[in-house]
Amino acid sequence: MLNYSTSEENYIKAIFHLQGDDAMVTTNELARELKTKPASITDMMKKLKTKKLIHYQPYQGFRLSTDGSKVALGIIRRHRLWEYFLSEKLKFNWDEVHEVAEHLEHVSSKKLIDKLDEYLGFPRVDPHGDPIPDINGKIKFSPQVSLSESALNKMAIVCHVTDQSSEMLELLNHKNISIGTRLEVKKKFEFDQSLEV
Amino acid sequence: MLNYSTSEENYIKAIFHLQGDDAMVTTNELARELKTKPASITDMMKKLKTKKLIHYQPYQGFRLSTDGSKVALGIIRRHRLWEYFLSEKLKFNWDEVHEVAEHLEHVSSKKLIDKLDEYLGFPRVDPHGDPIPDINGKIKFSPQVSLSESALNKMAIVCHVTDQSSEMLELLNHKNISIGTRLEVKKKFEFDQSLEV
DNA sequence: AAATGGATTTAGGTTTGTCTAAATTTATTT
DNA sequence: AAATAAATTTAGACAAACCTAAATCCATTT
Repeated sequence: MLNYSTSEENYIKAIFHLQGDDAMVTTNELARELKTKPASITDMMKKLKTKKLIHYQPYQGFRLSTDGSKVALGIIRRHRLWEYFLSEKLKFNWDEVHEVAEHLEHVSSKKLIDKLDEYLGFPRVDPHGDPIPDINGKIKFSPQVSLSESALNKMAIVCHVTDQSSEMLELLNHKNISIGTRLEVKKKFEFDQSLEV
Repeated sequence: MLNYSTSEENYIKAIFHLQGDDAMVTTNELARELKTKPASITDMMKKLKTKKLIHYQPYQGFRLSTDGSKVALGIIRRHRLWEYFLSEKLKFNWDEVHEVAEHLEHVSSKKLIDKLDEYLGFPRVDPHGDPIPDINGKIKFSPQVSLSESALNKMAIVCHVTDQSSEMLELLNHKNISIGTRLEVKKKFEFDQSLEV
């Protein structure tokens, strides 16, 4: 497995997160996500194309190739294992792990990550409830229901938090809601989509 | 505390290791150490001088300033804590930790390192027996005698290995010599400086 | 079908960290 | 003290990753 620069890895990861099951990712979308200018995206897309990590036709958008997806899953595996380590072992707050993991994820020693995985006991999900790819890049999904779609007055266990803005994470922290918390949707307010739980 | 690039950090660390208590470090020495060309050294020395991390007069060599030494001790603290972690927790072989730590040391979150330190139980020395600077950058030295200067037939405990080439580390591994091993110098061969222990 | 406007790419510039080759300084040797 | 050799610095180039501003493409709208 070849090594990629921190920059390349950040682009690959961002494409992975933006591309759904079918949609193309556009230059502007990616520029917004990475807080760079569209021209920088085009430069990097040319490079990633020559490395066969993406499919890309000028003006048409892009998607990760099979190779690109493998690389992305490797990065995500590293990121989430470090998040788990920071949270579980170093007792970082739930809402602080992401930023540090952003840096640790680029240390790309396979042996390091596989031994870390073993040390942590092969965790399935990170502190946000996101699944951690295994040593072969396989992800195990478990069925999830979004809280706003959950039936009224039915118990549910929080297993995932989508919005990772520090505002949201702080709010949840304040309300003592974390992965594993049992909740029940009491009331839905249509006018602002807020919920009482 | 400001942040420095990986490159800057590697230069600072190398100067720290090369400068003894009094001697100046020369351009060629540093180039050899970092496997770069002398011209690159001069470029970086100019930059580190404007950042007040080194004392430097063209053609006269350089030394770390007080600020530079603080930065160096911070990097060394990170490096050695990671080495300890890799060896103690992830069960890396003694001779494999250095390379991975070279990368981890550049992740410069103070909170990360201080929490790691706490998690590890505030270790005093890394797997090579080198002292780990504490949270304030202070190093505790313990008195040491080099094996070749040790008296004949006197018991000694290995607490430090100076030569960190992979050849030497593999040799020691093979002979089952590591930090904490009790040794006795049986015989000294003058013709090639080798020892029977 | 032409025109408009937004998205995208191209062209050319900047910074960081490297290099080679040439110039310069310092140290040594006669 | 002059000559030479070695170390060091300067000058100029290059790649990576970014930028701004100017073209270009494409999807509409009229």
